[in-house]
Amino acid sequence: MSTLTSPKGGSPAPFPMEIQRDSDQPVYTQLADILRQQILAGIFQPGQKLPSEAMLVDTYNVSPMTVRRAINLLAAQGIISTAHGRGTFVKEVQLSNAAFYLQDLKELFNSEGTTVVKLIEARFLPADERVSRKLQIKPGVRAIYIRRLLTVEDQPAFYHRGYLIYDPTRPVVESEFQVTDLKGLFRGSGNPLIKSGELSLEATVLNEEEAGILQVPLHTPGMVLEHTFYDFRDKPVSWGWFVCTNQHLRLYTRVGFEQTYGTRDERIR
Amino acid sequence: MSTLTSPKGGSPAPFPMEIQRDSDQPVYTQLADILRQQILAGIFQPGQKLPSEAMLVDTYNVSPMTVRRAINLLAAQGIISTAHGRGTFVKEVQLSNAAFYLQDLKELFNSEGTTVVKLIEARFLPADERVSRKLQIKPGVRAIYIRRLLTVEDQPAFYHRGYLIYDPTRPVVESEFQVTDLKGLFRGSGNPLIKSGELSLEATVLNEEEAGILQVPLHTPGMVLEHTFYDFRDKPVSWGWFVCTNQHLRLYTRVGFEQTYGTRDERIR
DNA sequence: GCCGTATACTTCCCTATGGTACTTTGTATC
DNA sequence: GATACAAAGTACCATAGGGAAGTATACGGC
Repeated sequence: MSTLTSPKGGSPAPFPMEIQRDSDQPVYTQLADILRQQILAGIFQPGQKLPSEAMLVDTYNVSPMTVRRAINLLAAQGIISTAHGRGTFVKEVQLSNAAFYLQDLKELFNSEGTTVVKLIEARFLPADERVSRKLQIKPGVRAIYIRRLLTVEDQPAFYHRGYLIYDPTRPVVESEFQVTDLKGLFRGSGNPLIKSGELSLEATVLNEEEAGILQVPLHTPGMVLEHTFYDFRDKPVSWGWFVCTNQHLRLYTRVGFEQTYGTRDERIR
Repeated sequence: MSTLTSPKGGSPAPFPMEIQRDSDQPVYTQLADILRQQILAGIFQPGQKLPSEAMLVDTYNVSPMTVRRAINLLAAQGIISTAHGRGTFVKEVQLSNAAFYLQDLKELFNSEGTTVVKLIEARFLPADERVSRKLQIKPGVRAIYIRRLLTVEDQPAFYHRGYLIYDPTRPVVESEFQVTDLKGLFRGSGNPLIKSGELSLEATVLNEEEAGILQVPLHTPGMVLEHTFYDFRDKPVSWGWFVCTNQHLRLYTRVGFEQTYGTRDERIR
């Protein structure tokens, strides 16, 4: 019956405030959009209670299940929170639930052609105490030590060093070192499937070697991204770290209520 | 009928492989757990196709809607992906969908007593070019400049500098500077509700002032967390940045298939 | 005035069913 | 042999309804 936009049509972003049954967008996302929009507009403010599900069922003439899906979607997006038996409430913005995504790296590797992985060095190396601990192999057992330089448009961007598990029962294929995709970077010999991985990110100052390879001044501030990957038997397959300057890795994110979300459930974040 | 664990009961973590109707855990999370467990065990490997939804309905004797919820849950967790008309598939581990959470900061602020916010300085300051741009006010307009030190167990941890919008129509209350909680940190005078914020994180090297306040050597590597917050009219209310050493801020995360997840939908991550 | 109980309201779960739209595959036609 | 069409299989959507369990509120008895 009513929309937020003026009937004259002078508004820049017309937003329907009722369910459109002939739309190709699902009803539950439409409802979620409507509620989000109302929160955005300040109609429902943080801490306040939203209409009950039964109420929403009545006002929008949809089934309870559809309302639930919309509520769940918004809850998963961190916009609202539900309390069993009490009601649904608008969440307050919290700095702590901010998250930084490594999407930059993905874009880096997806841009075909511009990003090149150059192999600097690859050789067998008996595991010292540190490597044996990280890769869970006995000290002295041979591992593959590998150094790579990732360049973006011929500019050095990431310096990667790592140790890969060497499987003596399988021959090391030349192509294993010539990987240009992300997933291949972390597999040892035998190319096991990776089940999980641990990552940590901390600040650093580039030492002489790193600064030389990345062609930046000594003591340039940078980040170290350390990684350990495990196969499906939970055995480590690789351990290593990327070094880069913040010219190529600056993490960026947003918190709070966003305007644009995907229509699909998975599009959380 | 059958479980993954041996009937003798020697397994350390018995995991039921069928739906238990008398359990307090919802059916759809049980089903999701079962499927995740099978993926974890390598029964369904990355790239492979999962049984169709109709098939799961038959084998587990649950309704299609319940299967859908389980599938959606796993998809939201990034474990599987669905393709309309083709099927659902186990996803490969991708480094790019790793996310670093600022949970550390949250725990920092939740630990009452141990974390103290000390006010170093607070005064009015006419906006220069940079501040006027960030806060979207005219140059020369007075803003509140504020410097704070966050200590953890009497040790300096975070050095915060920022500019807050000053609302001349409202008096500045003394208590606004004495805030010790996170949300209060970023509000200007008039305490508007915050709708959204932008954050960025990059590496730095501590300068003389920062190193002195945080009591670390000069040129210590550190992180800068810059933030801008907006109110419900999308006007900036604050802009500032935290500086800290990686002793207090080391981001850590995991990628891939995890064992433990919360039972609730919201527990994505 | 205080405590236990009943009641209403709330979120949350699951079922059963029907339908839509996309994708692959098999089949008949040309 | 290639193309058009039909059919099967698939993920998705929405409905209507019944029920369980938590929470606040009103009411009675003491």
